[in-house]
Amino acid sequence: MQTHQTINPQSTFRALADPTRRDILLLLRAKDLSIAEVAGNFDMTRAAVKKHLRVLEEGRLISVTPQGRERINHLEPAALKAVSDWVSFFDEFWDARLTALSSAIAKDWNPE
Amino acid sequence: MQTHQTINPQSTFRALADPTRRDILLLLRAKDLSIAEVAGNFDMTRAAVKKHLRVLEEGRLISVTPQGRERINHLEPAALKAVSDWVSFFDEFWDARLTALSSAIAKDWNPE
DNA sequence: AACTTAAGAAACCTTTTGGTATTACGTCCT
DNA sequence: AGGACGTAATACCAAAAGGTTTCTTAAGTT
Repeated sequence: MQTHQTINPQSTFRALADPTRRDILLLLRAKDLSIAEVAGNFDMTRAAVKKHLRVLEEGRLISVTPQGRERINHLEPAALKAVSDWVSFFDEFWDARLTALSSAIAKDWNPE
Repeated sequence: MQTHQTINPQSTFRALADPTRRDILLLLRAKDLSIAEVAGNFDMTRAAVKKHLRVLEEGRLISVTPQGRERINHLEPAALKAVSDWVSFFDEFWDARLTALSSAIAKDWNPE
C-alpha cells in the first residue's frame, strides 16, 4: 500500500498563479532542464527564473537534483493531482456527464 | 452549435491562488449568497471580502446580480474548465490510465 | 420622516511578489 | 594554476496584494 501524504494545496495553487511559472512547467514536460536552460526561454535574468523555480519547488511541482555544477529541474506532476482533486469538487456543477463517468470508472478500477 | 469563447486563464488562476477565495467558492456551491452573508463566514471585514469577490468576478468564477440593495453572488464553475484543461496537459505524466479512459469515453460521446 | 442596513468608494498601511544588480563560491576545462 | 561557467546569496526596488478604516449612497423598515 502506498502511503499517500496529504498535503495542503496552498503552495501549489500559489505557484500556478504566475504565467511564467506555468510556462516553465509546460517546458519541463519535454525534458529536464538546468536553470540556465530554463532561463534561455524567457526574457528575464537567471536570478528571476531561479526564484520562480524555487516557488515551483515549494509547490512540489518540480524537483531539483544537483548534477555537477548544474541543477537539473524535473517536472513533478503529482502535485497537480491536488489541484485536479480540488477542481473536481465542482464537477457536478459544470458537467454532470463527467461525474457520472468517473464514478463508473472508479468501480472498475477498485474491485476490492 | 455553442460558440465557446476561449479566454486566457490568467485571471482565473490568480483568483484561485488565495485560500479565502477558494473557500468562498466552496461556500457558493450550496447556494447564492449576498456579500454580507459571505462575509459572515470569515474573520475579516466586509470590505476585504468584497475585494475577494471582485477578484473572483474578474476570474469569471462568480457572477454578481443586484437584487434590491443586495448583491447576490453566484458560482460560475465554467471558468474551472479552463483550469481543468490546463492541468490535463500533464495527464499523461501522472496517470496514464486516466488518459486512456477519457479518450475511450470521448469516442462514445462524440459519435459524429 | 427617521432609522437601519447593504453595499460602494477611497485613502491608507504592511507584507509579498517579481524583478534587478552585484558579489561570492564551486565545478569544469585547458 | 588559471579562467570560464553555473549557480547561490544578498541587497535593493517598484508594484501588487491583502487588509483596515472612514465616509457616502441607496434601499428597506417602522
